[in-house]
Amino acid sequence: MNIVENRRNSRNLKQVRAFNTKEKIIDTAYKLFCQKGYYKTTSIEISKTAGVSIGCFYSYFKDKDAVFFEILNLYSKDFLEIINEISDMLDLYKKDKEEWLLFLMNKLIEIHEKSRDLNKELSALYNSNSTVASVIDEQRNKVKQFIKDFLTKYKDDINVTDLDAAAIIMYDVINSIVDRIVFEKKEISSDRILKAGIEAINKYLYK
Amino acid sequence: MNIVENRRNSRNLKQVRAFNTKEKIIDTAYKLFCQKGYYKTTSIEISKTAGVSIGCFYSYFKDKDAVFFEILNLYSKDFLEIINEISDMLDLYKKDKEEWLLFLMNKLIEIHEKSRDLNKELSALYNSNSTVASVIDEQRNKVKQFIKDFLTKYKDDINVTDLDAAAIIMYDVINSIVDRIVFEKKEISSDRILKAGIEAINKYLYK
DNA sequence: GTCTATATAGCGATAGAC
DNA sequence: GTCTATCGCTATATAGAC
Repeated sequence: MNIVENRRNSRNLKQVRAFNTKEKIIDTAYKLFCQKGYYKTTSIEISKTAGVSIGCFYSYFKDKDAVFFEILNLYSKDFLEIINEISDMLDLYKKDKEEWLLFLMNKLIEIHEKSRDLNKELSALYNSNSTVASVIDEQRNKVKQFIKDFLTKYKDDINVTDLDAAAIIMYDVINSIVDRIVFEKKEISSDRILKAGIEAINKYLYK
Repeated sequence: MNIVENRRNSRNLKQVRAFNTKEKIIDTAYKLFCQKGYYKTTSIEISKTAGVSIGCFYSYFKDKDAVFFEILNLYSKDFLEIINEISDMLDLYKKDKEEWLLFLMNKLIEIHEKSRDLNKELSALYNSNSTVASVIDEQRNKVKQFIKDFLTKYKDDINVTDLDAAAIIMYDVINSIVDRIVFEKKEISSDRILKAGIEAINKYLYK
């Protein structure tokens, strides 16, 4: 499908130009879902803001959910593709483990920053919507898998007894640091948090 | 107020017996909010499930928000009080730092477990409701403050340069471990996660 | 393809009887 | 204090004209 193709290549939902009506609706819905959340965004408001009628809206989408899931789908494709790219690039850094960690975290921050508001809304919907949950879980598992691969590959250098538990701890540390930098109002600078996080992981794995 | 008194002493919203109509409504609303989330729970459903009429519901509460905030208030009081108790008990453990950490984490897990489902719903509402956000923030800040106090008190034993960043990292590690144990389906046992987490924090602070 | 008008239904909230 | 009946509103979704 052409729309998907365009978006996929553009790598950023926000910056896609709306060429046709359906795109215009998707882009508008995306913005509104991010701003106000799913429940507080109505189909009429999406239509009005997109500059089309409610009838027009429903000729493109079966219901409100349909728009949301189309957005979710575009976002998910985007995320997983970028993660795969990182995967390849990471080999370049594997010699310098500290650099490897910094690269991984910065990339994750970058991805989340790009769809910051959608991500917020998705975590709000995580518990009540199984489709959203499975999309998020897929992303999490991708990242978890990297970390596990990394630990397994270098297990001889690593000084922890429980490798599976270590992978989880490492994932959680990385995740909470990324979340903190992307979503929280900073009490201290991102650099200091990143540095401290990397120090913590390094000591944990190698000391 | 008597109802609040009862609940406060009981230490568990879920186990409070509904003596009168208002309590019955609050208990029912609590269960439904936890099960289905705030948006999907209607005032009619609360009334019906509680075995009272919709008119009766509105004679006790101004609107749907009012029940929710009353529940939020009871929950918040409960949480902060327990945290204060932990604060006092922690001094007993301060000599053995590993024991101190384990005690803190187990207590946090215990509190969250008690209001597990409400907690889930609260984090879903965190971004869209400022009252919810401030309640959660207050709890987080309480815990953060403990950690900061701990680090400051023992700063001579601790081998990190950036104490503020360390407090944040430590908070995040503790938090993500607690969340994982309370909310996620366990891939590996809680004990292993706890042990690995404590190992990570210990190495980070003292190595 | 896009519009206006409207059907439908559910929810929050109130009025007034008992 | 509690009930039934219902109002008013808003949201989703459809029908049918252009």
